[in-house]
Amino acid sequence: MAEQLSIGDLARRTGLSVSAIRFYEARGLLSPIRTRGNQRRFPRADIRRLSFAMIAQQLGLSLAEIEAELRTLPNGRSPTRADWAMISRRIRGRLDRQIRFLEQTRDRLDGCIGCGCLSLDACGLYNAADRAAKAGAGPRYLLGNSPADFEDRA
Amino acid sequence: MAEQLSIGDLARRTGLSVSAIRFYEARGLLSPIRTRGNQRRFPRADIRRLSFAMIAQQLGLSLAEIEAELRTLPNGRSPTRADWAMISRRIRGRLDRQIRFLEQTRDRLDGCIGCGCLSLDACGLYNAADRAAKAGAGPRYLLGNSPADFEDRA
DNA sequence: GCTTGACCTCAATCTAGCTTGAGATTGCAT
DNA sequence: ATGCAATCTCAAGCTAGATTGAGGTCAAGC
Repeated sequence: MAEQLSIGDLARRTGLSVSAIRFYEARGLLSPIRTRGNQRRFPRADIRRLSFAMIAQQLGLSLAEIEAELRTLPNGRSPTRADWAMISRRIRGRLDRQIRFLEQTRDRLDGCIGCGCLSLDACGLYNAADRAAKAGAGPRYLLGNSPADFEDRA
Repeated sequence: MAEQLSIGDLARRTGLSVSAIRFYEARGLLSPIRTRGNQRRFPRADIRRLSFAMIAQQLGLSLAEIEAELRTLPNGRSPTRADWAMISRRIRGRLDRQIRFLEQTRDRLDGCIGCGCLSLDACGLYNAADRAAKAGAGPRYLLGNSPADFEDRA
């Protein structure tokens, strides 16, 4: 198996589309070198960078945030287990906060099922919804997921 | 306080912007009547519809899904507690699945912090990332990997 | 040496969820 | 009656995260 991967190889290995990989490169997630004929060549470690990106996306990180995480990886050498573990730990913190928030929302919702209110003034869910009002323009994936994400999984 | 609310009133009561409310109307979440001068007038029950929409959005429902839920509400009369409770119960189910999914992901991540792998085939997080392969438009490839791909290379 | 497929760039397009702006009208208070 | 804020419609713009297409090049097999 070759030292370096072509973009098609990388696409097959990660399940991403070629266009998505080019897009990610443009966003700074990857920095492949070029052949004399101008074709991209990726180090094998980039498979892992992309795996991380795919997982992180599901947890609600934007590409900009993912790029920031990946930037913490060492520059010259391939990342070690310890390098990746540091990133994983940060992700775990985020995951915990997300779970706590959802549990809170669930408990409030239970209260609301009793009263059937969903009233902005009386209902505990109000505070939850209030957060949405503060989010800026664009799609509000506050939880970081598209609707179908949790459908019959888990 | 008036029977019917102007769009500005509704915006103040919900924390939404006027433009967002108009947008939601266009998407079928609300159906205000009009004054002789063509201004919108909303029943007070619409405050609750919007509260629901805001909460549901945070839980990852798209506007189309929210519209579908709201469509289950009675047509002629204002919704009762029981009507809302039915919707809330469905939402709760989704919330539960979402929490379970995140907890699973967290547990897998804990395993990964130990090994530092984030490897697409060895890692339990793989299944999580697999979802990403199915999302979105365009051609996606199936994931298929060989273990050798992920060895640490200095 | 030709053909084919993978690759290249760049610009345009798409979905979701809104916001912003232009230009016109309404409605409440003085 | 007038003034001014609120409202109206409609079109265009924005962000995120990509995909799609046009037009062109590279590299390997026969």
